[in-house]
Amino acid sequence: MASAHRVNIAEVATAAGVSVGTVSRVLNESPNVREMTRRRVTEVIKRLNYRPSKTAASLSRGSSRTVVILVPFLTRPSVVARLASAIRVFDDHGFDTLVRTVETAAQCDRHVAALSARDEADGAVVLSLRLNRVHLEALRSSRLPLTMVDTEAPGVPSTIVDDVRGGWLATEHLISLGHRRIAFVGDGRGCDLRFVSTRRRLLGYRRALEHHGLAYDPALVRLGQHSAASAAALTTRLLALAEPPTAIFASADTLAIGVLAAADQAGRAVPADLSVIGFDDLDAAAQLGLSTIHQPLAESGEHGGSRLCALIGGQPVGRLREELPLTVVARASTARLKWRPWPVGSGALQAAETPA
Amino acid sequence: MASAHRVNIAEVATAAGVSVGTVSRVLNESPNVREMTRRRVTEVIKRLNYRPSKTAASLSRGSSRTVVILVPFLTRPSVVARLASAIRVFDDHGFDTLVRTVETAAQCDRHVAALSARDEADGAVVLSLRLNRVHLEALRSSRLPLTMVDTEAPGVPSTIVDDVRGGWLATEHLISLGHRRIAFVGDGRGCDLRFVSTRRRLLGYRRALEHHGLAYDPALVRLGQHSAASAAALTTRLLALAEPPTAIFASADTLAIGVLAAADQAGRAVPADLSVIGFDDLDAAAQLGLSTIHQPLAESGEHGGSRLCALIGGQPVGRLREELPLTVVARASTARLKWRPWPVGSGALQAAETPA
DNA sequence: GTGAAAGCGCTAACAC
DNA sequence: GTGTTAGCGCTTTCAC
Repeated sequence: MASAHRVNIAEVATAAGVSVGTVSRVLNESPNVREMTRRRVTEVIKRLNYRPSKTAASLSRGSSRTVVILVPFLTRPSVVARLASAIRVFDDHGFDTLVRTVETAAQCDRHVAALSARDEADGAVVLSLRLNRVHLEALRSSRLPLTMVDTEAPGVPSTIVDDVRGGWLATEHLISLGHRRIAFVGDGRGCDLRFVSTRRRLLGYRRALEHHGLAYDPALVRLGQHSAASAAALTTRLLALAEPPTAIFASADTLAIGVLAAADQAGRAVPADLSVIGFDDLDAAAQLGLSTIHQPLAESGEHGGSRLCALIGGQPVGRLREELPLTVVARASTARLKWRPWPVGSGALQAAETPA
Repeated sequence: MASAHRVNIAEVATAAGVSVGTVSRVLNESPNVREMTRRRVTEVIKRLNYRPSKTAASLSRGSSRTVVILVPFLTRPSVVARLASAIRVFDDHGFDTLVRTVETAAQCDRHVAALSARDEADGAVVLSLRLNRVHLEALRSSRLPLTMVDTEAPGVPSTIVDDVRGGWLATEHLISLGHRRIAFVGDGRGCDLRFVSTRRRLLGYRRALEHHGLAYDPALVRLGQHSAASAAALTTRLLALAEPPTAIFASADTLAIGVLAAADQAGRAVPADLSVIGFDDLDAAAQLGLSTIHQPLAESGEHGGSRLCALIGGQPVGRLREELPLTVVARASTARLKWRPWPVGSGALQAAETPA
């Protein structure tokens, strides 16, 4: 019946006996259209099954009402939580969201290059991805409105948390419970993307140890993939050490789940034999009774999103560097250190004396 | 230095001493450009900081190389897994992905209407969202290339699993272990979206019970939100029943986590006192030793994505209704029923006799 | 309140 | 291999 022909605004205008201008006004809900005219046009639109072209409108208008979000591949719940809330904000503001996921450094280069070298959207947010100087310079010179979430760059409105402080808080929590041999289980190994939060949390861990005069023992620091399975494997090895840790700080709740599983398998009761603290405070953490560092994930995405909208609209975005708070959530997976039941050697409770 | 003026292809052409056609050819990597010319143009592009407009190209070309994915708000790991793999496929095929998330029925209406009434993309995939007749009719008449994942509609290429069979498999697994009093914990309550998988899994559960001559006891079926916390609350009440279940089928792993937590809190050992089986086989399930029904999440997203690409390219998409396999994964959370330690009443092991 | 017409910035067909 | 040019389908002045 209907041909493959796409009907355009001109045909609608003709069929309705008005000009394209009027049809456009109807489309855009301009008040300057007589009610009767509007009705007539609307009817023709329906009858002809007319579908206005977003592309043509964008070109003519000079803006696409579309933004890009650049994120790591969606394997981390924390990334997803931020992304989801950002998308919601954009939708509320009438923006469409182009999601570009990045798995490798090469892909990151490609996407950042495209973002910089082409006019594809009204703005972009970079989420949980650490960009290098080349990326940043390219983006800067493109003058594309840009905000960042869970990552930062000079001159770019960024919404972050202090991961170093988070690492410090987690470690401090364990130390305050009497733990001295505290291990760190993180991700970032075998991944060529520049995730950086883990390294910053590790730094906070080191600083807290230092602050309390505890030695930093590289044997207690294990990095793997970002998966519970990987964390479990690392933990199994940690628990098999001659002098195993009495507490483990996992750099993410996802990893902490693996730590808990491995502890269970190794016959270590949590928190009686082993204290475990995570990071993020995912829903699952509460269910598992996992102590963790809470960070406002959804909020960060919202901020990044609404700040980009402001930027695009030429409105003030507030502080360039916006820091959201972190808090310790003590649940059932951390407890005061009992005298260690394992290797009752010379080093008990005196980890500070082990060789650095 | 540079003015706010957007430089366009004509200015590049002039500056490079060539025509716009040639610049376009360089932009689109046409082979029909002398190497020297290409170099010169590229250089001018760089110098003028020229950013070709995706919108203009799309309009002129007649296609945007962009697709839309319509998904429920990203709270379910299963949805995210499917989405992520679909995005990857689109990226591989040179398509940009517009992600539109839906939280309420009204939002679903709005997004489907936009998809149908406007020309916004080259195609779309509807993911884990049950559409009604109005939606479907609108989409059909829009002639937008469309595929579906984890949901289906007549005439639309759909990639699904048989959730009824999944429910059956899970229940059957528990029955085969000797369980007779089997509860169902699901989501879908207080949610105006038409999720349907839970209801279909519940149907499979009923059928399996029936098949084995076991009575369906509404008191053992509890629906709440899609969160571990909700499932935990429901489970707590189930375990407080005069005749509590000896096994629970949770309609998703996320819920099963809550079930496990509640069981733990109630002092019920899993699987000694209570068997638990989930659905999806998320990463966490393996870590928690959770028995579950495995479904190929990433694969479903890939199929939906590549089938849409095929559809857009005018290639064959294969079977309209594509069903992916489900398998039982028996882990540590399900075990053979011991004689029930609780209310040693008349109904023990004879749940079939309780009033329907 | 409506019409006419000038772009928006590109691609692709055609000519040379 | 390169130039010319006609659209692509809208929005938006500017008249009236």
